[in-house]
Amino acid sequence: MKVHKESIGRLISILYRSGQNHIGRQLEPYGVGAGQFAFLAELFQKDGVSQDELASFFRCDRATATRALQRLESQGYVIRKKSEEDGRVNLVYLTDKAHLFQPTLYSVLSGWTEKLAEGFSDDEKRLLITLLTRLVKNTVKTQGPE
Amino acid sequence: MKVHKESIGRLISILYRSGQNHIGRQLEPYGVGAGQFAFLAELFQKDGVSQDELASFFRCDRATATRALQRLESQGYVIRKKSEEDGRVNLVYLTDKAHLFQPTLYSVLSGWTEKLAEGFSDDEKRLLITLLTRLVKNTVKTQGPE
DNA sequence: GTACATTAGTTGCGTGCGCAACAATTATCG
DNA sequence: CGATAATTGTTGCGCACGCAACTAATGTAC
Repeated sequence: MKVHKESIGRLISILYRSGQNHIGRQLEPYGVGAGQFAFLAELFQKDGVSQDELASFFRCDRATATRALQRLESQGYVIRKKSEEDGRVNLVYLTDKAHLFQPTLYSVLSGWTEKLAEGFSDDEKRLLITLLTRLVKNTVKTQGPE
Repeated sequence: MKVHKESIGRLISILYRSGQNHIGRQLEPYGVGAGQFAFLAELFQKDGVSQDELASFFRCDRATATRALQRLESQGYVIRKKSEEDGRVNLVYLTDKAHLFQPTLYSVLSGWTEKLAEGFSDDEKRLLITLLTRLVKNTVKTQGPE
């Protein structure tokens, strides 16, 4: 029952916080904070989804999604409009400002990713993503009755 | 210049937040929050270090370490005493309460790690840690003059 | 149809965390 | 030695984020 050597938790936390800080600083001049850039980036893949879908995708609380999207809306990057089929749902749409901002956003994000994965072969990158994906799957399981 | 497919950032953020929340909830009854357990766990490896060493180890701000250790002290798990060789330094020591708590803490932490790494062979675990360590090293570099 | 449960979203609250500014101590340089 | 720089720790501030409690809308059961 060895607990130590090098801790996955410590490595993960360093990677998370350094990414949030680095990207947040780069995007701050544009009014996009560390809590928002991921939502904005994802919207370029699936414009017009509900807040709940975004929260599920990022496995975060709906409250977190609400606030991130409120802020993105106040900064003019998205518009939230109530769905006509289901009055509970807010659909989120990118604005023109967001589309103009896309190259900047993507360049900052891929800049960070490239820095992170410097010295990684394509195979190693794929392998890393495979392993991380398996970890994430394990966090979801064990919802069994208790 | 593909940006997408599956994002390392998203996976990392899910792993970080789910770990913080899961462990934080387990330890809450003992007065140890998500921002403190890592410091406490590390102190079992190196009792009597300075706050600054802990902050460096976790690559966090000194302010974060200060507050985590203040809280651990207020809960009776550590004592901070000014170093006699260097009056700027606070050395952090575990209390008896902390030593009594160690089995509980380790069981919660290793429980989480085991859940995360379920289905991983020892080789895969080592590989994962190697890859994550390389990522972390890349976050530190590029401190060059600019 | 009405009553109850479920779902999407919001807000208050507490905690986690980095940055900037500051105090206290020590190191360096003349 | 004294002046200045560097280091360690602390606090104020703002943002990120989850939980609990709530509203509004929809679904289900009778």
